[in-house]
Amino acid sequence: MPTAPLHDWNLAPRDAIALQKRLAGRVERADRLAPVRHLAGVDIGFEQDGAITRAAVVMLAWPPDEDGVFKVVEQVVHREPTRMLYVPGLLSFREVPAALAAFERLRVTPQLVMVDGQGIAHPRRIGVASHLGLWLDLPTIGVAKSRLCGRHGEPGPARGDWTPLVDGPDDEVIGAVLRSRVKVKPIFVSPGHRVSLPTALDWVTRCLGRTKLPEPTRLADRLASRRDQKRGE
DNA sequence: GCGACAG
DNA sequence: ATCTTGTCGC
Repeated sequence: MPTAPLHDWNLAPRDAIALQKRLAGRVERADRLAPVRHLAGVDIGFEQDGAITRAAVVMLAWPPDEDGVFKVVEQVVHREPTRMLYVPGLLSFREVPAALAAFERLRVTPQLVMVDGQGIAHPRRIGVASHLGLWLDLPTIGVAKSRLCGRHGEPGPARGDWTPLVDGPDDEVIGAVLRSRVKVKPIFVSPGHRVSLPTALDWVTRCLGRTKLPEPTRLADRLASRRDQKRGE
């Protein structure tokens, strides 16, 4: 468990930003992961006009079978009153608390976690994926459906094609824009914690089925927004 | 001052 | 994020 406060969800925006600046220095960008046996996907959804926050974690066994199908080892959903409103750049203060509560109920500990959102592809280099990884003390990868910051060209048309996402005056590489499916808008992959960009891209690519999102993220997405049982209520 | 802006 | 039917395509 971390010593200094890695998270405080009662902070005013300016204090939250100050905290992010301090924590950014602790985010590790080099690989430091154990052999992967379990991979988790995390996502947050909302109910009742945003009043209820719904965190979902799906635990998958690695590797998948010959057909690329992953075995779901565990599944957790945690609901709680929403803490604060969405502010670009401060997403973790809204979503991490619920995600942590969901993780506490897990029986299995994963060696890698894919988070719906940015990792270091963030103004202060600490998006939700990095922040959650720091708190959980686990390797994480950020998988986002759109851009928060940075510049990039158009990735090639083939599945797996990608272009770097750069930011700052010195064109620092903070992530990759990946064509996960042909003829579909690309996704944004970035290192969260303890993972390099090449490794992040490698894992995301290996978890791609025939869908736009990698399996861990896709399944967590589905569970968080109830797209699985929504019919018949 | 004017845009941009993960989920 | 969420509200939602049909429709186009493999």
